[in-house]
Amino acid sequence: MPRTVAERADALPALGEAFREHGFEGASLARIGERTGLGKGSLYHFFPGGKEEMAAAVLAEIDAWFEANVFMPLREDADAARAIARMFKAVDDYFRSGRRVCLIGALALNDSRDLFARRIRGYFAEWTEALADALVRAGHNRRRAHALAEETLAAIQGALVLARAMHDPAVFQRALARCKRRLLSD
Amino acid sequence: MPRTVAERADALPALGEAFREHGFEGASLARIGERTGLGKGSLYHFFPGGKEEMAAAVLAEIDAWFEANVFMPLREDADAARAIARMFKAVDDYFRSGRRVCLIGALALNDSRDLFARRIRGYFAEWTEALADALVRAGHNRRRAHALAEETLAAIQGALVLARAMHDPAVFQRALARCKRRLLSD
DNA sequence: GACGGTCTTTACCGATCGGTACACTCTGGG
DNA sequence: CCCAGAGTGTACCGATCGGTAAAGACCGTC
Repeated sequence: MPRTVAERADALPALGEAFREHGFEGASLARIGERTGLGKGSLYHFFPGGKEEMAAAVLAEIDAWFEANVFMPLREDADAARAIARMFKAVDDYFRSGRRVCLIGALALNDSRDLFARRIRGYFAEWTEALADALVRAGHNRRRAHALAEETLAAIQGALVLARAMHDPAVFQRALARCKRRLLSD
Repeated sequence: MPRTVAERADALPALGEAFREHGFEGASLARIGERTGLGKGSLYHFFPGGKEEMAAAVLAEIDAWFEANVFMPLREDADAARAIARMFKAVDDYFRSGRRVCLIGALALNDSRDLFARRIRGYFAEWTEALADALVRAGHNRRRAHALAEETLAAIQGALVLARAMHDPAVFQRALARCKRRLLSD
């Protein structure tokens, strides 16, 4: 039979959407197969570890994306304000202006939290640290920078929940604007 | 055989915890049976509609609790500041200072969101409206009151996600303190 | 002390679950 | 041209899924 995907990485986006929509337990292999267009044979060829390896691969990809597009700039850009502005832009893009949900946040809430606990915690810890670093370079003391970073991350995650609950992406956009103003205006 | 529960309402707390831990799809009847101490027969006697009716009953109970302990005081207490302070106390109690997750928020994120969409949206909409009402009575204009209410709810939901992800309830407590200060200090 | 309604237990149903096995089709390299 | 290995479709496994049926145990009432 002809190959349709060829690279395991090509399946990750569809895989991610499947887990986003149904959660880890709710994403059955049948649904995953539909979403990705891959049969069980192919899925288990690329991910011999089964669903758990699929989810782990998706989480790793998300982690890498944020590392490259968000955390690294926050830590290393000489212009801290620019790095923070870029973070908001990247976040708005990634979450499709509030129409997309945070898979890592969703996994943190229910079931599978223990399976991926380390990665989930690492993601948020790294983000908090990186943003706090930038805020220190922007002139805040460490204590205040850390509080602001934590507040910002919570506001983003909460806005994603609310936007989804209300079926209103504007909730997310307003929240992003508020956070941006708070971090960049003083 | 002797009755162990007698009232369907007696099973709701355990039912709620089961859904909180595993989500709607992840909470199998076997796990629900363990948690509640009820066999399938009893469960289907109390909830002929199956899992969906169980979850709906839990959501209704949560709704009623917030209506009585949070929304109503926010709308009707003559002392708006006192009502808001009570809201934070009630929220801290309800979410066990960050050790418990918001079932409604968790359901909003994945799978079953469509099944309970109306109730989920209603819960957050009512909360936002009630808090905005209190803020208006506390001296803010409607526009600002609504923005503050939305920001506060998002901060609470996001803090629950973060606290769970980091395994650190203190994240939630710090967020509550920040919100309280922001709403009550001016 | 028989009775009717309220629970509970138990056995069972078809469907689907995650996962395995294997034969098969391709493709690129020699 | 052939062959090894990558990728795929299909059939199948035991376990578990949500849900049903019915018989039995308990209770208050008369």
